[in-house]
Amino acid sequence: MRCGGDNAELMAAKRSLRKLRRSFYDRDAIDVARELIGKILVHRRAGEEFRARVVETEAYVGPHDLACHASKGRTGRTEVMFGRAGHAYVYLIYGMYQMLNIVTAGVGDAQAVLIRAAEPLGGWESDLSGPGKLAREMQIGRAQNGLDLTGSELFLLDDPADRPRVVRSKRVGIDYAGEWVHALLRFYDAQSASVSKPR
DNA sequence: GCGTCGATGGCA
DNA sequence: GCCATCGACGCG
Repeated sequence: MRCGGDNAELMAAKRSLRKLRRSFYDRDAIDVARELIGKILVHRRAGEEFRARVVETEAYVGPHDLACHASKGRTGRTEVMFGRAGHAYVYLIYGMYQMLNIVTAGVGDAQAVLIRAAEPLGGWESDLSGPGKLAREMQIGRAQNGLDLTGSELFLLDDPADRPRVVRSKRVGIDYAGEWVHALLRFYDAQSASVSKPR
């Protein structure tokens, strides 16, 4: 992995980045989903570090939300969603793609935020415009399920200088979810070219 | 540029 | 028998 060098501006920017704490995640998914836009996702693994700026998320707001996996009850797969905020919920879909989610809200309150797209940072080129591609390219999978995001392997950073214009829309790929299809629970950076389609 | 379709495996 | 997806294919 490439590491910046001695550019003064870059060093100053890096110094102001702060890891998101438990309190950031311990809120309703809808608030966390909106505020995650512009945050920096970091995955350290096997001597490599992947960084990317989050540009698209979706909120899954609890058991009453028919698109939320928790609406099917507490199962082996969804167990982490019912646990403490600030942990990774990663699952396999369509037999070949892994989805990275962030558990939010209190214990027993099963809410989560799906990370759908990001822009690679740090001289690393990759297409992260979709949840399956993002997880694959950042080498995030079920091995990372349950990881504590206040730790040092998988976490998010706040860049105080990054103030994106965030817009809302319907969530993608949940046509089975009845009236919840229409809920505006998807958030994305209006300026980003890395947002997954459709707009 | 669109719509349609198949891959592929864990889970309920 | 579903899927919080993606990429390949066929149109005309």
